[in-house]
Amino acid sequence: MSPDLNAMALFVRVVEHQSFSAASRRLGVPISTVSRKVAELEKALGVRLLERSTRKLRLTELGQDYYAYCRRGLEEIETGTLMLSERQAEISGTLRLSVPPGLADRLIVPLVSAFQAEYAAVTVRILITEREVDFIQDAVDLALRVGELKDSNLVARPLIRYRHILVVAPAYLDAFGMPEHPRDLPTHRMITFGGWFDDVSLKLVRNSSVHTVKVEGVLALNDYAGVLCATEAGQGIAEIPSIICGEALRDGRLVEVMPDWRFPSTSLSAVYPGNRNLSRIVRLFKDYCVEQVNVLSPYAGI
Amino acid sequence: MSPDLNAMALFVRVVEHQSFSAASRRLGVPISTVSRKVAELEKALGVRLLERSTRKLRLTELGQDYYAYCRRGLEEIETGTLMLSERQAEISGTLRLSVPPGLADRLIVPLVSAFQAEYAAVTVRILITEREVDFIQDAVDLALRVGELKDSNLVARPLIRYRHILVVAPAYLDAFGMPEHPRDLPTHRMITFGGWFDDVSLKLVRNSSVHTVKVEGVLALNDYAGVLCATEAGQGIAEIPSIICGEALRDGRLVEVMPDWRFPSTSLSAVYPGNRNLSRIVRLFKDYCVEQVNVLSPYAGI
DNA sequence: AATAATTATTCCATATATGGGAAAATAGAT
DNA sequence: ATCTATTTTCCCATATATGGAATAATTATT
Repeated sequence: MSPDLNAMALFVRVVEHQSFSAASRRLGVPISTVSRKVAELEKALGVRLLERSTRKLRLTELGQDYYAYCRRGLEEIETGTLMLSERQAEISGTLRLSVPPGLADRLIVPLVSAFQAEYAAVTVRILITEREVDFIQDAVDLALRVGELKDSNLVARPLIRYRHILVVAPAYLDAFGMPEHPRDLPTHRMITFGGWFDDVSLKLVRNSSVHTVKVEGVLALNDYAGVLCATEAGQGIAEIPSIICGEALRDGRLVEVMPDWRFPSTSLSAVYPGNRNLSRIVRLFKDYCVEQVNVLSPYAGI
Repeated sequence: MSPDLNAMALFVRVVEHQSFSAASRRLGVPISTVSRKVAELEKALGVRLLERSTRKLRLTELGQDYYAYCRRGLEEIETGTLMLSERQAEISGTLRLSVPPGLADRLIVPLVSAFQAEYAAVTVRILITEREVDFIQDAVDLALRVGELKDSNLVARPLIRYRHILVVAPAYLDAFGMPEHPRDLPTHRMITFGGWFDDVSLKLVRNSSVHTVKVEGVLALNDYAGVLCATEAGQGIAEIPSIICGEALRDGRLVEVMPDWRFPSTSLSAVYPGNRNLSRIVRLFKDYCVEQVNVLSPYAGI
């Protein structure tokens, strides 16, 4: 059986202090514990490491050599422990974020840039993926996720609530007219997000009336930036999150289609694998998101 | 408080095995203990070292760096532990003996030479001193001592019993005649051992009659080799241990004075600081002395 | 020389840690 | 769909460690 490493550490301290009592006082460990631990270490190793009496202490020949090895080993371990606390204190390292497509350039990049302005030693890596990432396999510190959390091992901190909006370019309306009911939408040209394998369903609510309609996009891609661009070009009607299209609506480049029919609101959350022993920069960024996200995204809440 | 080094060692093993379960099986430690210990280490350090779920394990960024320090530290300590057991096995190192004056060349050197012929890797250092050495302060492994042991913390293993003998050269007797009683001795030329500050007392016994006589040496020194040499040269009568003068008696260079008056016998012992965790070479040499000393010194028992 | 202070060891009542098993949830293999 | 393996957490009887006191020895002080 390997000897007790804590006992070995006490042995090293006793040698450094040249005294059981001095080591005991310095470490805040009872003298009886120090004495017993060192004696147990000698027994486990089958070697007398120290010759001692009251007031006198001397390493044996083998004890001298063993002490040299142990001191170097402990120094390495202590350097590692110190490195950890310094790294925790200095707010540096790499933050690894997972972000759904379409959010990075309009929301996340400004947020991260502001964060890094405040914490210059932090590196940020962003994985844009539509997948629900695996925090272990994909090595993700924190994910921004739309919608409700399904994984019970993870913690979700809501950042903003917003809704999607049906939008269109004015020129399209001049040519094809405004739809008057959700059931009219399949007869219109639709630009959809996703739609790789299946058609997209739109679920709209007016008062307490719910209407779900399936549409086939003439253009479908999983990037809201591309969806926005095509919609502004008048190529069709699209469902776009308010935090992405809010500026185009404000500037008149897009108008809302059937404003009294609305999508259910959803949320954007910061998701991470529990609060316990969370890395300092992850904790800081999480809290930063909570504080800053409404400031940086005025189109939440439309 | 410093983190638990044994817990840190478990952490390193878990990383090496890439599995709590594999580490648990390999180390013979319950899986619940491994899990708890690593969690406690993370709490003590305030850092998540590992991201993990069932079937997946990954070091965090800080965990990776900490692991590297700890692995090097543990390797150093393990090398030291292995060094100890190898050194115990290989019978090498330095044996440090303390020997009273006058014994080294006639008894100890042959004994040590024979021991080193058998154990070639052992170095022996001999301190010839009349003092009762301090095992700690003087860094002595084993002492050869004449007489009874006074220090209760030490262990004495008797080697031989012998007595001192009053001896003289025949030429001296031709010139001055043989003393007939111990009280005659002060009128003779005496060569004494020691006698630096005080005169020397001789205590002689015949049957149950005890006579103590104080003599002043015309020559006094604390080296039996010198005492023997001067006595053989006819310069006086001397008290010399049988193990030193036995050969000169056998060869007729010296004769015994008043053979029916005798000194009390005394003993030569190997003295060492207890049997617990005694260095291998000290233990071996002690046992070797017990076995060999009568063979190498036929004049014990005269 | 006597006394006081300090040191290291040992013992034991008490405190704490551990081992082992079970349960629950997750994930990969069959 | 089921089985197997992994990790975490909890529980508790048991084992072990601990802290304080007593003891003996040594050195410093008076």
